[in-house]
Amino acid sequence: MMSSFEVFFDYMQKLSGKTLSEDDKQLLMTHFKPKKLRKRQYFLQAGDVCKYIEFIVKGSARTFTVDEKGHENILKLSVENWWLADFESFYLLTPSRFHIEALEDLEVLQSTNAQIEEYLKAIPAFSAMVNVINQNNAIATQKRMQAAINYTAEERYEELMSTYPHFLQRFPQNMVASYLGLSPETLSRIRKNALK
Amino acid sequence: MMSSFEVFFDYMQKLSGKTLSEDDKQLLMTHFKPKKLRKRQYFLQAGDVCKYIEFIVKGSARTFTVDEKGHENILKLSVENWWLADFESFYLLTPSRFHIEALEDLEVLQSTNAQIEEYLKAIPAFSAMVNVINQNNAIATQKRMQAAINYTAEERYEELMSTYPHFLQRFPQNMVASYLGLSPETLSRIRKNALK
DNA sequence: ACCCCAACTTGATTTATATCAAGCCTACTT
DNA sequence: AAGTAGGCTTGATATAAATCAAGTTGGGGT
Repeated sequence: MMSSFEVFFDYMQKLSGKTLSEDDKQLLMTHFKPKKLRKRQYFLQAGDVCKYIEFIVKGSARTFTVDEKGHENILKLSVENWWLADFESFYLLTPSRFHIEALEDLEVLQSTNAQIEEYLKAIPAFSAMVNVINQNNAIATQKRMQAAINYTAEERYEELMSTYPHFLQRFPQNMVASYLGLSPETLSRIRKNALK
Repeated sequence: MMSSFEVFFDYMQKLSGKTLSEDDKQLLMTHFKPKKLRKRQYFLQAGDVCKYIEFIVKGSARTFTVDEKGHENILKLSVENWWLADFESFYLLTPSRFHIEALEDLEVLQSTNAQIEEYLKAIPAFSAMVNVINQNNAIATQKRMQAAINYTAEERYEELMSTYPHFLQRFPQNMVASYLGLSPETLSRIRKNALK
């Protein structure tokens, strides 16, 4: 069984293609705080400033809004080896419009913006990792953006099935529907049709 | 009248909060190539690999796909001080699914991925600039993503009016409609209603 | 073991938006 | 100056997806 930090170091070295020295690791361990959350616990409430960013070691979470009608809209579903934050609030220190909630028991490593800045300067593997993440992000959001604007419900579903097939096993169908911007009924019908 | 490079240096220093040395400037000028394109000219054709990234000094462009029915879907409208590329193709060197076309006469500074990597290492202001861009990007795409999934046509229009009000003066209405993921007729009707 | 709630399905109806179609205006082209 | 094409509007109709409304199922808590 790997510790949270072992998982994190492993991830960082693989993604960045660089090695972490013992000093690097010590530095990371002094400021990244391991946290555990139970299913249903909230990381962030709408209205609060998102002061922390978390690396997910184990478990999953959702980022969502609640509109005037009490409708929940899921913007993001996050799993292992992803980063968790409302970036708008995190970078600008404005009150968040989002809630972030654990969907499964969650183990994370938590840091602050100021500490991230320090790591960027001090640890080459860290800043290389961030560059790769930003690249991946640019690619992924460009794709999802196009899907959201131009694709039909069915095409968005197919796209999700090919990109993150495990999402549908792992999360309740109504949450996946919300993530796709669909009503639960519509997703149910699409899946029924897709069985052929 | 500022030269392309003056505009670029100015932008980079403002955004990064750092100063460019004369050496930095020389280095940037040796590898960023000034290019001019006339209205309607293509930067990138779907099927080609996007080998270059461009900083827009003057003018505008659109990034779009053409679907089976010959329908054009605009993913991005880009103006001065923005960067232009299909990032998926640019980073992964895969054939692009997009066309990129000048909407107005265009002046850009062009570079390659390999040179960008060099600049990131060699020029502190450059890498600080990229960090700020990535932050802004994360914020903007998070917003636009939520709008695309959760908002009605009218709300998306209002959002655009408050974020980029000049888009509607600058671009033909049918292109703005496509950018919003709407038919030209729907946008026309929304605007009519919004006049009250 | 039972109950109960939450998740999912299925059908009927409504609503938002696309599509089809026609006409109008304005700016180029010749 | 007339002709024409592209962009915009407006109206009628079609369609995708939401909403409303039951009914079914399955798993967790007591």
